[in-house]
Amino acid sequence: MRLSTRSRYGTRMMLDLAQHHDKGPVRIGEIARRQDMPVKYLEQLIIPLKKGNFIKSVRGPKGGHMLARPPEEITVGQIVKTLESGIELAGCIENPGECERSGRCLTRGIWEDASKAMYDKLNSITLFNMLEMEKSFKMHCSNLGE
Amino acid sequence: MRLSTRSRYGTRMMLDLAQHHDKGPVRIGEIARRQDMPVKYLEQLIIPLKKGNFIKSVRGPKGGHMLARPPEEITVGQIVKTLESGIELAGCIENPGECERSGRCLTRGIWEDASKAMYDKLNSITLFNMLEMEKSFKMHCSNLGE
DNA sequence: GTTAATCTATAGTATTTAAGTATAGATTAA
DNA sequence: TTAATCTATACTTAAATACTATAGATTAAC
Repeated sequence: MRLSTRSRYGTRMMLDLAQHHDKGPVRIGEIARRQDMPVKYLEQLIIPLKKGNFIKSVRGPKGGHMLARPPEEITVGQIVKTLESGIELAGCIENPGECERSGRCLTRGIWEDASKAMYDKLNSITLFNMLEMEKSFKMHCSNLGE
Repeated sequence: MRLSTRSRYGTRMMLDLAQHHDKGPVRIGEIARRQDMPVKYLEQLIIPLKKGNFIKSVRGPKGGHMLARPPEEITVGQIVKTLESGIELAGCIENPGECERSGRCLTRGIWEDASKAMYDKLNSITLFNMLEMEKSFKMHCSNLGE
């Protein structure tokens, strides 16, 4: 039960954009280098994130990408939901028709509840929250002399 | 982010065993027929569930399988944890060494928290709870004249 | 003590999905 | 006009999942 690399790379890319929010467009190549993720793969992830209005882009030289909304208005849950192919723990949650048992299946309700618990947690965390976490992490390390 | 069929079939098998708890050994073929799941696949799932002391078996004719503990002492979380290959949302939660970033990775903590939220939910549900849900579901249907 | 019904163990295959790569094209600042 | 960037789509490879097959061990019933 792993998240796909799409979600994980996508979240790291969005966090990178948040770290450079309001500093002009960021080239995809920079993000890829900083985060050690393949350029071509990130290019694919950007498409749905643009459709979902999380990223806006500028073409041509000096172009790049930016958050389409402030970091406090974007949650990790939204990013994962956008990039993950199926967002629930079982296919029958999204498409009850795919299993004729779904109307009377006890386990189905369990997977639904567990999916919800996970997404509630992910939706409670914004990119802004993560920037704050980063700040306090760095402060902690400097206190330790690291 | 789907659960594997292992977890889903395994949970349905355990629920079937709970429904026949204290009525002697249940043949794997019966479960497979009732639940419409392949015999050979279930045979594989039984092995780790026996190791985890959730199932005990009797060999030979008239043999079969039973819950090794009462339904109120077995949670869905335990079943899923036993059958799922990797139980966390990211590999780096179980093996921090697999990624050199793990010590300073902000997203890693997020996946850890979300995994926990999901497992807390799954661990809060016992097979006994599910038998109760079944009872009230049936009562509801008979009230509707179904 | 033979038989047949059951579980046990391991190995093999086939399908699907995920991850990553390649190519060609569109846009635009300089 | 050029070169730097994003955009779109198609392809390839690798890994995991789901399932199947074969051979063997155990034991109740006769």
